[in-house]
Formats: sequence, structure tokens, C-alpha cells
Amino acid sequence: MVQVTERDLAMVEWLGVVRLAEVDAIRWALGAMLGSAEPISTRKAQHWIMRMVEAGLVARARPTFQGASIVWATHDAVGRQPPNLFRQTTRHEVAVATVSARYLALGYTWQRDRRPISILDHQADGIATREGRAELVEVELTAKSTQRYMHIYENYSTRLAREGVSRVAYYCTADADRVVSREADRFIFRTERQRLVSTIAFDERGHWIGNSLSLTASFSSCSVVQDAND
DNA sequence: AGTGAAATACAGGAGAATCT
DNA sequence: AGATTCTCCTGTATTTCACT
Repeated sequence: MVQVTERDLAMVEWLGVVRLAEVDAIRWALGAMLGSAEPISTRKAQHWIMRMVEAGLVARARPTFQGASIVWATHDAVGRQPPNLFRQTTRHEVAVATVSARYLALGYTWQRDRRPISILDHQADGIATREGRAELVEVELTAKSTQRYMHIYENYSTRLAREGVSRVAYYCTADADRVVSREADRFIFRTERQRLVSTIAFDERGHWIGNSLSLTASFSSCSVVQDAND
């Protein structure tokens, strides 16, 4: 019989929030649940997945069109329908989970953003919170149109200025990073501009290429900028 | 102390991508 | 095409851990 611990349940709950994750993200999230900022080994993560599959809490598949196995929490575990792995947005969701797991490892909690409250509102890919500071997180594997950035940034400017959002962080491919930054320069007023940061974290195939420190690195560069302006 | 589950380590296999 | 390399996944033996 498989033993299910508190940590296992916390992991499954997180999987329910992000919907999908690949093994690499599981490594980071499990490390985080052990109180570590480092990922556990791949083998260990795979054993965990096998145990959870046996317990009926997690399901797994390896679509041939992409490298790693995709893992999700079963309907029994979280009461949500299993994700469709063949949708266009699946790669994006997997990438969001990859970023989310690294936030967990840094001691953040992770939630979904609120549903849009108006036609002009924009829903981020997630909210990472630590010590009362909430950060909106976006994963951008392909750049959107200029028009859409105008709307999204207008919305983010408001949330930064009036809704207690401390920062907006983009994790991008090289191409998307260029556009995200350029459009931010155009559309975000200078008093808020420094609080939107973008880093190159994925290659064109959607594989994580940021190092484990890239989140913290962007934090420190952000605070340096703020100090300089204070 | 004894038992079963989990962690760990190492060897190896399948499949895709790349090279010649 | 065939060989090679790479990445991700699996089998299994051994050690560690948790519980009664």
C-alpha cells in the first residue's frame, strides 16, 4: 500500500492549481516541499510520480510530439477534469508550471490570478506571493500583437499603481523578451516601468534555459534599480 | 526489533535528433 | 540509411526511514 504524506497532498494540490507539469517541474516543487531551494533528483521525482499514480492521485502521459512526460492531478484527487494534452495552449501551461515550481523553491506561494473582472482586465498566468508581496507572473513563449500589449500593460499599470501588486515578471523566449520589453517602454509610464521585468528563460522549444538563480538575479537587479531611483 | 515503504544509486532501454 | 548521441524513462538491488 502506498503511503500518502502531507507533503504528497500539498504537491497534488499544487498540481491541481497549475493543471499540468513535466518531471523537471516536479523535481523543483518536491524540493520546495522539503524546504529546499534545490530540486530533487530526476529519479526521485519519477519514483514519486509512480507512487502517486499507484495511489490514484496523479496521472501521466508522454505525448510523442514533445520530450518529457506530462503529469497532472486526477479527477479523484482535485475534482477537476484531466487536461487535454493536445491543445495549443498545453506547452504554455507546462511552461507556467516550470516557472511556478521555481517560485515555490524560493519560498513563494503560488495561486491563479483572479478571473478578469471586466472586459479590459487581463488575467496573468499566476501570482507568486512571499512576505505579503504579490507578484504577477507571465510566461511568454510567443510574442503577442502590439495592440494587445497596449491593453495588457494599461491594465498592469493600474494594478501596479493601485492594487498592491509589487511587480510584474515575464519569463520569455528570446524573441518574446525583445517585444515584451520594447512594448513596455512604449506603453508603461516611467514611474511604473521599472516594476515590470522580463528575462529570457525559455528556448524556442519551450525548454527552460534560465539557471536556477535567474529569478533571484532579476530580483536583485530590480532592487538595485529601485535603490538608484530612491 | 521487525516490517514494509521510501530513498538512493547504478545500469540500461526506447525513441528522437543529429551527423556522416 | 546507418551510426551515434542525447534525453528521458525504467528495473532493480541496497540502504534508510517510520511505524507498530
